[in-house]
Order: sequence, then structure tokens, then C-alpha cells
Amino acid sequence: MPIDPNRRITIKDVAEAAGVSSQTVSRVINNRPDVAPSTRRRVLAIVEELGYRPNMLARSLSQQRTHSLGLVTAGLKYVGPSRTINGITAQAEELDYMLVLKELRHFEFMDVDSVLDDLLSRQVDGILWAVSEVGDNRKGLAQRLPSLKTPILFLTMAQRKGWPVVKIDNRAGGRIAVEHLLELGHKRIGHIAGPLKWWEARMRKNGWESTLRNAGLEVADEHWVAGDWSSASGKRAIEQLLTKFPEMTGVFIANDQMALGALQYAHEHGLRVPEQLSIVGFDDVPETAFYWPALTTVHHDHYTLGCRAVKELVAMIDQRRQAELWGMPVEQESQSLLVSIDPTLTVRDSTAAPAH
Amino acid sequence: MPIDPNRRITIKDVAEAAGVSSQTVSRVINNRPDVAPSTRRRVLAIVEELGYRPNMLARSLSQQRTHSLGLVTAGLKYVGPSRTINGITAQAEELDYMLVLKELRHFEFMDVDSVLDDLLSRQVDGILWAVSEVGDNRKGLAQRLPSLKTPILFLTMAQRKGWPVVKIDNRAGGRIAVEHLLELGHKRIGHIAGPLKWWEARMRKNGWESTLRNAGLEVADEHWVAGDWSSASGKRAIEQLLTKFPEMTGVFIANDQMALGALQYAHEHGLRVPEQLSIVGFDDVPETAFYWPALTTVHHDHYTLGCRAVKELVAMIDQRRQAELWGMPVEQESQSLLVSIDPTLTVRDSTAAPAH
DNA sequence: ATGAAAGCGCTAACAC
DNA sequence: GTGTTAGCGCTTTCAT
Repeated sequence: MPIDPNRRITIKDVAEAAGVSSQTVSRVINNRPDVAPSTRRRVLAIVEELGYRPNMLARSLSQQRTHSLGLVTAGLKYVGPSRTINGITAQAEELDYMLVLKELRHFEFMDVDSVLDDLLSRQVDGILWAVSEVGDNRKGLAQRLPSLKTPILFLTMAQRKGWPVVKIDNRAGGRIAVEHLLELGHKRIGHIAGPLKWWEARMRKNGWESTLRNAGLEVADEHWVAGDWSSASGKRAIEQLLTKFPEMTGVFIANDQMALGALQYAHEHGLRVPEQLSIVGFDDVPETAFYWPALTTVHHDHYTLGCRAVKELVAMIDQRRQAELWGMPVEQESQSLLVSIDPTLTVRDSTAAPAH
Repeated sequence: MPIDPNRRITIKDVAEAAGVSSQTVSRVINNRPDVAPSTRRRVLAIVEELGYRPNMLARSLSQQRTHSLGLVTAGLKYVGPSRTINGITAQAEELDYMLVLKELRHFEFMDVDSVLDDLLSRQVDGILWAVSEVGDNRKGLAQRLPSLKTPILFLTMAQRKGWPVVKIDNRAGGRIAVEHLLELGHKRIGHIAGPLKWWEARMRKNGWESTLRNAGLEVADEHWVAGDWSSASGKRAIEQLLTKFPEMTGVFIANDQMALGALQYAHEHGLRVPEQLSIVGFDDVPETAFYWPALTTVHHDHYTLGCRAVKELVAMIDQRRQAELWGMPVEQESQSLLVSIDPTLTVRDSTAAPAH
């Protein structure tokens, strides 16, 4: 009896063709040991012949696990986030998890519930919240977190009790940037920050500020300006900053795009970099080595960040399954986790000792 | 009788609590009309109270459709691809489809079968193959395509019979770049191509070449060099090209990154842009406006491309469902589709009339 | 080593 | 309007 070619092959079709029960087929495709070698061979032959592929939906429903992770992102069009995704996809593949992707419309998207419910209704085994902390975009999450049964891990946000976090140490990034300028002999070091409702922007600024203070240097409001991460804002910001802080000989700029804007300003106004002004950026996007002059910048590894996040999340999932097996309830509180990845400095041509 | 708090709420729990059958609950949550208003209210109240969320896995299994799309990508860390994803996620959200993400390890990843099977076993309703055509990375697909029951749509590849494609018109991009230079009065126009195993690189080069020929100008092998898309290669390429083709007054470079490398070379060697050499790039990544000088470049809309691709794929899915309803088999051949999006030119400061 | 039965959570089809 | 039955494709008991 031929099979309807428009229907997908099921385990039953294979069972029938092999003259065994569907249970035996199930055993074979799951590599269980308790199958006679001859039976196994026969079944596998039929599987091949019919082109049978197990239906993961059915398997997931029955096993109560999907081997999939929900991935929540925002601003994929920006370089940083998409490199992180790169690491996430690679590691997920490695650990044999599928990714279900949800991109928020913007960074301060507040309707967290609909996103979470969407993912949970799909029965994902864990959730990766790869959205930077901006404004109070953690508020809705804070409400859901305690009652959430599914493991969730956050990227790039402030440490909070009960929130598992994997992040770049942005403050350390600010610190090494400023230390580099200090070592070159700079004393008047300004800062162009990202928008301060971004946690990352605050941390980078904090790194700048505290390092200067620790070096016994004074920090005033005239010494910094905030941009919005864009090159255009960087260009405006450097202009403002040069007016407010004309003695400045070095500046730490919170991302490479803004630094690029500053470089353009410098060219337009005949300001020589690094002779008259040293510039340190942040991110080390691949192009920075080809800016003019090549940019000294804080390097951090988005890719590794993504990999690490997936590893930790999967560990959380496994751990929780173990706990459930033993009948132990798992509280969110206990899921505290903080992984912090250290950035490094890439020195190029936009920094030098100050002229005097 | 209290419900085990560790178990997820099911439709049965709601039914029981509301004193109706699970079927009635199903009707309510699916917004069917044939439910008494009072019953509906009661059920909805219980749904709310218990925090019930339908299990999409079960629904998908029973309905034989998942409302999800498989998204295959490569090179997410590059700017272009990730902007496309941006459009794809937005449009998928809009049309209420979930995305299952698969990133290939590299552009010429050949083990197409495992990727396809992974997605198909998850029962995705359609597949978006958002990987550029490079080398013969379409070969494995060609074998699977005829027997594939699930609609699949390709981004950024050559037109082929039976392959639904949504793409940017790269040749037109090359054409408008060269036309711009011609209009400025340039006669010696070189080209830095991408790696020619990329279909997009070939098309851009073709646009350059054919436009020059149509203008009655001669094109020789000394007039172009291939890079690998990176800024470093662009820098090397411009050096080579200037040697081979010293009369050159204008150059069309196949992407912005390579153009950036060329700009750095120009700075280092005191070659004035645009006075001595006009440069046109391709992509119009946001930073190009802040290169020095600001880059004239071919703009194309990755975001719209992604949106359009999702729309077309969903249309294919709907169409096929209709056909199946009428009992008509759908052949892949009939699924031919070619959407081509026209790029535009963004004129900035890296182009001018040739000297004298 | 293999099979039968029940169940995962939902919906389609048919009753009443 | 609402309930009953069967089934989506698989796995998990529990027999044998």
C-alpha cells in the first residue's frame, strides 16, 4: 500500500514497513541499546529508504522539553549586538539547541509580557535576554522574574540579586582607556559618554571618572558631554567639549562610532590627532584600524560573551532538571550568577604623549 | 483540589475550573463566535486567574502548522546581513510568525541537508535562505529543492528557474555608481571588486564594466583588482590598482569597508580625494557619512529587503495551503518569483570632476 | 528484545 | 451553544 506522497512520513509508516511496532522504531532512532542488531539494521534501512525524519514537535510535546532557547534582542542592526548573536548561534549549535528569535522594536520596549509569553508558549527550555539595560526596561521583567519557571539569563546589565548576568566589564574598559592616556602623560582628559540612560554608558563614564579621581585629578561637569552613540552625535559632542574644556589633551569616547564623528570634526577644523588631541574609542569594531588615524580603542569580545551566555544558560537548564528529578524546588534567588568579561586595550595611532 | 504548582496550566485545568469542556475553552481562546457570552466571560476570567497560556507545541502538532519560519543566515557579524535580519524580524512579528534561527559556520558551508532537516523536523511553515550565493553553495540546495514540500525563499542570489528570489539589483548599483563618475567627466574609471566567487561581487563588477562599454570606453584587466571585502584588502587593492592603472581618476569600490581602506591609503600617501581620485563605495553603512572625506556610495535598503522577503514567503505559504485545500499539487517550478530592489546613489564628498 | 496502552496539550469533526 | 470522540506523532510506562 503506497503512502500518500503529500503526507510526511511518520514513525508508524516506518514501523509498518519494517514489520515492527512504532516503539521499536522509536528505540532505534533514539539509539537505545535494547534493540536486536538485525532489527536495528532493518529499521535504519527503511528510515533511509523512506526518508523518515522524526517530528520534533511531537517529540518535544511528549518529552516536555524542546531543546530550544528563546533569544531576545534589540538593535540587531548595530554592530555590537549582532556580533554577540554570532557567538550565541555558534554555541547553541554546538550544544544542539535551536534558537527562537525575538527582536524588540526598540531598546526601551516595555511590553515584556507579550514577548515572554510568546516564548514560553513555545515551551523554550531557557531564555537569553540579550538586550542592554536602558532606562527602566528591566521593570516589567522584575515583576515576572519571581514566578518564572523557565531559566532566564541576561546579557549586559547591572548586577541584581537573583538575576543571572553575563556582561562585559564596562567600567574596567573605561579605566584602561584612561590609564593609557595617563601613562602617556595626559592630565586633562575629557569624556564623551553614551546616553546615560544606558547602563553601559554609565559604567564607562564611571570608569573614566573614578580612574581620574584615583590619580588625584579633578573631574568637573565641564569635562564631559553625552552623545547618543551615533557618529553625528560624536561630532557635535567633541565640538561642545572643546569649547567647555579647551585645555583638554586627551579624550575617552564611549564608542567607536562617536569617535569616528570626532575624527571627522578634527579633520574639518585642522585639529591634529594625536598631536593636539589623543582619542581613545570603545568597541574595536573591525573598521577602526582603518580610520584616519587608526583608532586606539577598548577591545571587547562580543563573540565570547555570546558563547559564554549560552553555556551558562544551558548549565542552568540542566541543573534545574536535575533538581526537579530529585523533587527539589528551585528558587530564582539561588540562580544568582555573574560572569564579567574583561576588555583589553588596542593601541593604534590616535593616541600619543601630549604636546606642551 | 489544588493544582501542582510546578506543572503548567493546561486547557483541562481551565475547563474544570470553569465547569465546561476543554473544547469550549479552546473555542474561547481561539475567539470562535459560537460561545455564549456568559460562558466566554467566565472562561476568560479563569484563564486570567490561573494565568493559562496555550501550549503552542500542542496546537501546532494538532493543526499541522507552526506559524514559524526557519531563518538561515551566515556572517551575522557583518553589517549587511544583520540589517537584513532586522527587517525580517520586524515583518515576521507583524505577520505573527516566529523565527527559528540557524547560522551557517561560513558562507560556503555545504552541508545543507543537516540544516534543512533540522528546520523541517521542527515543522517550520517556510524557510528563508538568507545566505549570499558564494562559490557553489547552491549545489546541495539544488538537489533538495525539487522534493522539498515546504516553501523556501532565497535572498541575494542569481535568478534560477524554480527558485524564488528576493534581491538587491547589484548590477544596477554598479551602473549608477559609474554613471555618476561619467557625468562628472571621468573617463578612466577603475574598479575594486569583491571576491569573484560571490555572485554579488560579480554583478557589481558587471555593472561597472557594461556601463563603461556602453559609454564607448575601453575596459581592460589593468582596470580592476579584486579584494575580499575587508578594509585591509581594500587598502592593498588600491595600491595595486594605482600601479596598474595610473591614469585612473575615479574608482568604484564594491563595498564601503574596502573604500575605507582605500581612503586610509590615500591619506598615508598624500593622494587627495576627490581632487586627484574620486571614490564611490557600495552599501552606505551609517558610518560612511563620517569617513574623511564623506563617502559617495551606493545605497541599498537591507531592511526593506528583509521585510519583502518575509511577505513573499508568507504569501507562498498561504498560497500553498489554499492549493492543498483544493487538492491541487504544487510543483516547485511554479513557485518562480523574482523581486529585485533598486539601489540609489548617495552623493557626498569623495567624488568630484577630474582635475583640469 | 519487543509490543500494547496511555498520555503529552491541543483542535477538528461530529454529535446533540 | 456545548460536549464527546478521535487524532496530531512521538515517548513513557508496563507487560511479555
